[in-house]
Amino acid sequence: MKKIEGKYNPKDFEEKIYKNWEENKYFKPSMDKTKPSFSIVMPPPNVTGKLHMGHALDYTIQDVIIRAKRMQGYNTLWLPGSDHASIATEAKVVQKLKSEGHTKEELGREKFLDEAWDWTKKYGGEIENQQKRLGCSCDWDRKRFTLDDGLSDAVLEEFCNLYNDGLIYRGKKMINWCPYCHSSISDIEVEYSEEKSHLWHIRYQIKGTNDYVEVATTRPETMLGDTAVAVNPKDERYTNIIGKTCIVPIVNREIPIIADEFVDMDFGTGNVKVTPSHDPNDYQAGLKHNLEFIEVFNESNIMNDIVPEYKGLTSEEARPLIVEKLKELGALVSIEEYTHNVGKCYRCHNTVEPRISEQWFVAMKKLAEPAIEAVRNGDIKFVPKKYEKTYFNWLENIQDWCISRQLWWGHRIPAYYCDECNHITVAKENPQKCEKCGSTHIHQDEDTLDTWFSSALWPFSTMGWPNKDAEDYKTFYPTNCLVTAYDIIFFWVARMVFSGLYATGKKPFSDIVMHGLVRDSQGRKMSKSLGNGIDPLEVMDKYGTDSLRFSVLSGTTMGNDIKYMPEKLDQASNFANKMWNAAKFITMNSAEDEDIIEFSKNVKGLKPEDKWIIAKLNKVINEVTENIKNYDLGIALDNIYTFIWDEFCDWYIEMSKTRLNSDEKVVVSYVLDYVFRNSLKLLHPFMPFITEKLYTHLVNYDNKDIIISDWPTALKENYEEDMAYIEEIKNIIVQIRNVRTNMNIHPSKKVQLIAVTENKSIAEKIEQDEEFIKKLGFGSKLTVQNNEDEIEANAICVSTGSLKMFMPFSELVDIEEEIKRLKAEIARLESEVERSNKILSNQGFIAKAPKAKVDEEKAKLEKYNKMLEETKARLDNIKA
RNA sequence: GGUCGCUUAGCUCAGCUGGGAGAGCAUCUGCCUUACAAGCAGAGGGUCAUAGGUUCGAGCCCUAUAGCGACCACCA
Repeated sequence: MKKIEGKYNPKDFEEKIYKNWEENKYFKPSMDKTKPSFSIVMPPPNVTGKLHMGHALDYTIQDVIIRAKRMQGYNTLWLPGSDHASIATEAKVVQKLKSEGHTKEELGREKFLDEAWDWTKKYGGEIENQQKRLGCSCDWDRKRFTLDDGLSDAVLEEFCNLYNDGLIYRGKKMINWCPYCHSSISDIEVEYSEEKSHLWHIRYQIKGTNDYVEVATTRPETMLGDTAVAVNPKDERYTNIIGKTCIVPIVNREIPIIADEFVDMDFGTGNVKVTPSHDPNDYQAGLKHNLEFIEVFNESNIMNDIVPEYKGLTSEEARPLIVEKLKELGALVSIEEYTHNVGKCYRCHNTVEPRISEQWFVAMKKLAEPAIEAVRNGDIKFVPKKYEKTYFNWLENIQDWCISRQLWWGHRIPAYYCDECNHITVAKENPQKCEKCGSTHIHQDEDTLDTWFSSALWPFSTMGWPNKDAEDYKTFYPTNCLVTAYDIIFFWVARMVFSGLYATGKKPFSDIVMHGLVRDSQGRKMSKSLGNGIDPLEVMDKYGTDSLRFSVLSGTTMGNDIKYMPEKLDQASNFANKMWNAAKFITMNSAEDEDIIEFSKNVKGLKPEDKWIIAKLNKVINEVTENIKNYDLGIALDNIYTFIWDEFCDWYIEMSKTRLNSDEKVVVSYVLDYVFRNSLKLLHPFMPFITEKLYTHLVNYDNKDIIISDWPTALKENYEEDMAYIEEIKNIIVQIRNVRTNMNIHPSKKVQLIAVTENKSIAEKIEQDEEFIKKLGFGSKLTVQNNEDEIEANAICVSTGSLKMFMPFSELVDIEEEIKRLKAEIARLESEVERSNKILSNQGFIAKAPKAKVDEEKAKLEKYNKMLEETKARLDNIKA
């Protein structure tokens, strides 16, 4: 073993170790055909993104899974990459141009794209280094970008296939328009937030009468585009006016009063003004009732010339003027305080306008069905299961997906319009002429595709699809699991599922592992505007990567949000420090490697404590393996943490100390190394750096790094008897400590220990374990006997029921204190007896509970009764 | 309006198919016991939101209520 020296300081080795892993190409799949493969595609971050806590959690989970699988012998691939993030990136480039006094239109498409590529190259890729810092064991040689040739090819293929199957169409519809991004966005890209505003009540005169209809609106400026007023046909108040017409003030337009079910009789006045060009409901009504569509403002929210005096104003600017005008005309009835939901663009947070526009859509109904079925029949599994409801709910009510964006940075839509016959030719390769009339006067659609269109193909486009013979595609697709946060189930997860099923005929992944969001210590979402974001890089600088990884997983449940708790970082680095020191102890005190290796070939002479810790190790191996398999990473981490700290360090190492200076040195060294090395392996997926560092200091059996070492397997040996024995000894030792603490006995004060048991096997074991029992039990000497005849009457006694330990303190003891202790003990035992009696006297329990449970309870009753009697006797003795 | 979730120690959270409430931090006490004071040994602290129900037995299953949160839809 190589001695560990100095103090735990992650900076000393984390970076070095990562470099070593990379140089040795450990992250690359073995491509060993005899082994099962296991693959994960990394959710691609924005190419110019920076690592935040959400990433740290997401990548840590994936890395844990992939590292465990790698050690378990799979042909393992974790494929990294990044996303071109069309809206976000384009907005930044536009902003940059603006600061230089230019617009993208001035530059033209080609030069703009050059700028965008420059930008991506300049600011992109930073996140890769940060992912490396986090320890991500991805195959960097396979890194992909959504605008790569290969991926762009996949996008074209998918688009054309969908189009040819009639699942992509171009149509004029009301879509969500972001006036700031100057693009359409899809329904799910709109985020609603409550805003305080007003409800303006306006009256329209019914033509030919002195009556009015009163309507209410949150957007008075849209009245200029009103082409009807609607009432509910069941509303008896208004049946008499249906079919009449009324006059829109200011523009003096005569519009019909129509009847439609969509009107809520109970809201407001029960009359609705209908503006088909600027409201989704009104749009539907407009189509249904064949109304006129009048646009009031353009795609930049600028008023047109319906009323010349408002021309050129933004809708916000025009609003007060229009309200003022209505007041003047006596058409404004009242203004009411009102809070309503306003749609905002999820990228730029500006108010989204509903707008009629010609766009490309994916017809969703047919695609959604198999995607629903794949989850319904268990082919694809959500972890945790609760998220499948969110998924179903969305897909079952899905609307067609608007995929065209009025942006340049992205995949340009492969549709070519014929200038002569207007036919649309959709083709992967640039067509030279219109496929219908043969005209060479064709031009490509100016728009690009929604970023999520390409992301949806990520699990297979990165593997070489549409080339079905690509090695990676054949080997690693479908992937095994997808790890991501629940907030992109709609944006990404669902779309990958239906795109995967459609394009490849296979599910893109089997398990969907959903994690929560990382929140600040007050439970708020981390955000730039709040300034409450925690920079994982700073955390890693201060505590090291392992601690960061530990802190986002320990004590968490998959799918639940995580509050960022800095205290966990202390816990983590304390744990790392603990292991560091354990390794220091082991490497300092162990026998020579050759002797240990020799011994390992024929292991013999293990003592109960050795078997005990090995049995405990076996148990934790099974638990951790199972929990990782089920994605219960928080529990798995807790299993290994507790094992290393509470069982291995606090008990086994302590027990081993006296033996390391005896002729048992080699045996103990072997067990220390064996247990610790396997513990490190179990922990490695979670805390890769310190485990790798310490592993290299242990006995060098095969010169392998831990990252590619074999996952531990539990030994089959049955050590139950020795397990039970050691548990008894631990119990006795804990009681001794308790007694001594209660009596304020200084640790330096040792006392004789007399063990009493009738069990010969236990007696023998105790004799063998004399040294460590003495040490941990503060004994001056230890003897074993089968009766308590010659023990002085007021010796303190602790007992497990079958094993007693006497401590003749004589003058040292505070008799009152001991009487108090015995009384408390009696009370405890009495309540135990009472409890058992109560349970056992319940006929229902005897009749219906499993027999093992009943027997267990009977055994307890017997044991506690016996202990109770003995304790009472001792109390009487002492009093006498 | 609909859906889902949460409510467990002072704080942050675990708690697997129902069978004696756990961790970390914080608090208190005693220890520099030669791996570790970033530590060791102990202690205190919980009608598991409330009310019913199912069961021999409920933190866990069912119903209702309250509080909190998220998501979806959206009425001008």
